[in-house]
Amino acid sequence: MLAFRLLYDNFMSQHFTPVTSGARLSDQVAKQLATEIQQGRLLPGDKLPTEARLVTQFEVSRTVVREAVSRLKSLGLVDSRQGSGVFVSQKLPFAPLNFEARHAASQEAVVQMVEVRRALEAEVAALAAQRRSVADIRAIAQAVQALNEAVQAGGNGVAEDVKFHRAIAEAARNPFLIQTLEYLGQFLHGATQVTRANEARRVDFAAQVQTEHLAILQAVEAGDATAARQAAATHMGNAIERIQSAPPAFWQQEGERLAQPLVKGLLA
Amino acid sequence: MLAFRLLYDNFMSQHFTPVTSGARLSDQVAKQLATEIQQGRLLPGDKLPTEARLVTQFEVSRTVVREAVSRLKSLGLVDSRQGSGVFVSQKLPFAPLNFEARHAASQEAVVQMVEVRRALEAEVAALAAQRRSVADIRAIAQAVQALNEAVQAGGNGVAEDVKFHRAIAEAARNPFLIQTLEYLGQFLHGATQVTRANEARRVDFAAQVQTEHLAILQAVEAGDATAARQAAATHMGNAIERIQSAPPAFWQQEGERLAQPLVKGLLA
DNA sequence: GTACAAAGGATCGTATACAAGTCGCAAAGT
DNA sequence: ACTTTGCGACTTGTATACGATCCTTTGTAC
Repeated sequence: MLAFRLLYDNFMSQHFTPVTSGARLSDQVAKQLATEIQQGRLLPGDKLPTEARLVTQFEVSRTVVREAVSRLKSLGLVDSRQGSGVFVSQKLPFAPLNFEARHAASQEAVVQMVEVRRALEAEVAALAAQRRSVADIRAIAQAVQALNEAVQAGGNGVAEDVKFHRAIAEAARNPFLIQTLEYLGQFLHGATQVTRANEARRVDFAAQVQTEHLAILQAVEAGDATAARQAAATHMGNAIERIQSAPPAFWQQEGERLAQPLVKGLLA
Repeated sequence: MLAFRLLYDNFMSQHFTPVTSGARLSDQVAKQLATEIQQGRLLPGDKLPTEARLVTQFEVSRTVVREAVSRLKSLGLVDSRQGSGVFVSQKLPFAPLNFEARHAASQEAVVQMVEVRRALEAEVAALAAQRRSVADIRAIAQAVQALNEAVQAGGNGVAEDVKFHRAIAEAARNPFLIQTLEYLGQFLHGATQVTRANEARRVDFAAQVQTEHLAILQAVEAGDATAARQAAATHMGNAIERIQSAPPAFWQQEGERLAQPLVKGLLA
């Protein structure tokens, strides 16, 4: 029996490198197991080798195996049932969208992300024009008013600006558009502060922004989807120009702030 | 010394509930620690309590603590240094975008996601018209040709359709737009097969799609950003109508296939 | 054939020990 | 007075053994 076990183990572990020293052992084990699943060598519903088997195959301790499996669980790749075993998830998760935050601080990256936002804001405005309710109009108008007052009072109006765009997004009745815009907002949060600080120094900029916001509001209120899409796209296009006209020192100085984290929802 | 330790532990653990039975212990510990970080009670660079301390505070074994911390490490929330301790990451990760796959199978959700795609495809087409190179034009035209031939040969043309849109996205020179479109593609992959299967049954649909593709190509080639944006938006808008005109049985029947996984890049 | 009990095997949780890396501090040396 | 060295305490990384709990299978009795 022992001989059979050794033979079988050797067969099963033919593609498992018994881990090298250097990196964390649990990292290596987790990575190899994840690769097995991604490559399709382990299909949904399949049972992973038992902890004891993995211990002998990888030649590591049970602690290491448990940590590795625990990470696969947190990624949703596997499900473990006490008394039964660990199984590849029936519904494997989709690879989440995750922009590389390292590159997110450059002005070029910010402009590119605002281009993404222009696409979404235009769509959102068009849909809002088609679907807005009376309450939506009131909320949007209120946000415009609040932003106006904030600027008058000398504030930067970042919070009010966010609220304005959120009100329009709500009116579009599309949760995926909202989620994608909020995701982008994480990266652009720092940039928004920089640009609005830049705008605050120039009266003409502030007035221009206010005009653009009003144009969006009016088009949404009128139910003119085409005009709303155009107004929102113009607004974002002008934002790109205003960003590019900001002094480069502004960006180097505040560059580190741009990658401000807004961690939430990482754990279900 | 023991008295002091007990006092200090009690002070530090005032907001840690010593875990309930029922759910996995490591899940609860990981969640509580993650909450500490998200709420800002533990700032980047801060040192987490030692494993021994966490053991006494949560009243669990060290294995549980290690599994919880291991998961925080895999999420990028903390970094551990042997001999020193566990520290909150200096650069906290952004919450990734992760549509709930459960809702992705309904026709309503598909339509909403195509609305997102309409926004992105319109932007991509406009930017492609501004930035396309000769090689880009050639690649796009080639994709149109390939799709035409595939349809003639009786295929569904899914692969060629994907290639066509990818070629345009490449010409837009915006990696974030590309990534977001690819993310959406995961969800819409199944839906694309359904809709193209539906289109294949109606000759008028296939011809219409071909005409729409040609319109996009011509606008991009001419460098007319406005026309390209309009053509792409129209193409996606018509796609929405074609989806909605598909027999409901089509959706119930193929509904389960829509959540096909494309796992990759989950582990760095 | 069905019901039920027992046995075996699996994960989950605990406890302990040792290895390896880090840091502070005091003693020794210059 | 300053630097260096070495020791010791502390912390994470790894290994191992053991019990609890749950699931599956097997075997047995009816």
